[in-house]
Amino acid sequence: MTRTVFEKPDAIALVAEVFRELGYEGASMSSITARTGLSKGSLYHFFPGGKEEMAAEIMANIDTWFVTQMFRPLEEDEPRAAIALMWETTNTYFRSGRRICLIGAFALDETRDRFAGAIHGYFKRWIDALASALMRAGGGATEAHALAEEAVMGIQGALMLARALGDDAIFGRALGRLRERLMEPLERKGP
Amino acid sequence: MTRTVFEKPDAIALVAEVFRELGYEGASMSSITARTGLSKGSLYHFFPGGKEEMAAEIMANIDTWFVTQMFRPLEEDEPRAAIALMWETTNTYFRSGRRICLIGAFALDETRDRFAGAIHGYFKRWIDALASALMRAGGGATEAHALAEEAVMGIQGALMLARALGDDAIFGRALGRLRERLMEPLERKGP
DNA sequence: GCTCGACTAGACCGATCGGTCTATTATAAA
DNA sequence: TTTATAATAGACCGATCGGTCTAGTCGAGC
Repeated sequence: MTRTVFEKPDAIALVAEVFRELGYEGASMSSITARTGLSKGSLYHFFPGGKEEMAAEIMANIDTWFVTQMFRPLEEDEPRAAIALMWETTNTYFRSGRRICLIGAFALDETRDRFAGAIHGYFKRWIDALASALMRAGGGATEAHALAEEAVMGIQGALMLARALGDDAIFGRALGRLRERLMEPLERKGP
Repeated sequence: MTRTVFEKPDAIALVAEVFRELGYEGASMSSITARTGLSKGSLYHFFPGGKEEMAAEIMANIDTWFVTQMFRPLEEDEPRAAIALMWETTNTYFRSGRRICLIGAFALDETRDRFAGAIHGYFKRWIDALASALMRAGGGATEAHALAEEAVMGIQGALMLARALGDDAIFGRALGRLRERLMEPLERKGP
């Protein structure tokens, strides 16, 4: 019998993809073992807490990825460059709309109650980080927060609609419009 | 033993609420019987096809509701009035963001594959109906379609974020902004 | 080479799953 | 009143669920 050895980060990424496809309730242990190639033994070795621990670690993993790749730049770097990076990162991470936002999906069903803190924290930080960049780029606090909220909402809506319509082009189109909406007020304050 | 008699429309509405709360996979037969008060016998009497038929009928039910209350007005009535009605209907139906869009939620997990046609049809008709109204109100075809897409996406994103953040005010705020975005181009063409 | 702990494979467990079936009750037609 | 049927309650079924456990396989350190 061949024996494949996995590293935990690989396990997290593999299981994450299954949750993304099937949802938390839809992803059964047998479907996880089948799709990832990890045996139950391995899964419960890495995640003694079972499905719930898998989901928690996956969300934490996604969160830290976004923090380093997107939120911290928005909070600390040159704002216009960070915002430009955000649009690129968003398009790449979500594979032009073919990949959904797992945290957003979790927010919509009962899974939300289980992970309410993590879900809330992720979206709040995204919005606050973007608002911070907008303010440093010269916007008022109220307008910046509204624009940030609008952008994050738009991204989530675009992901859902891209999947609902099975349309590959819609996500890119939406990101373009959202970028314009976001930059419009900044253009008025000068380049 | 007391015996409660249900009508099928009531059954549809009750089961719909369970799917809305727990998702398709998360809603087990036992949770459905517990939350609706309908016994398995009743459920399989109304829906011989089981869970899948329940979901299909619920989606069809939602679809026809939106068609009569929102899509047909957008397609046939005076466009500005129909659009104004759309915003009100949206806010009422989704209970100011406290209620999610079941069809949107289905779009995000594997349930989508099962009901791809219904999901696609619902969102396509919403966008097309709104675009039609915008065109009859004096917009160009391309711009109207883009604006309609943007509005529907925004509504879906707002619903997700309202739930993710557990924020009661965010949905109303978002609808207000979306309404402005939609009307802005029309204002330029005169009232 | 030996040992030990990290890791894996998959048989196995009680609980719960979606779904079926029987018994029974209410209702409406005759 | 009788009868037929629509509807309900819930016991019951095999399959699958999430999770446990045993029997290993490996590589690192001695």
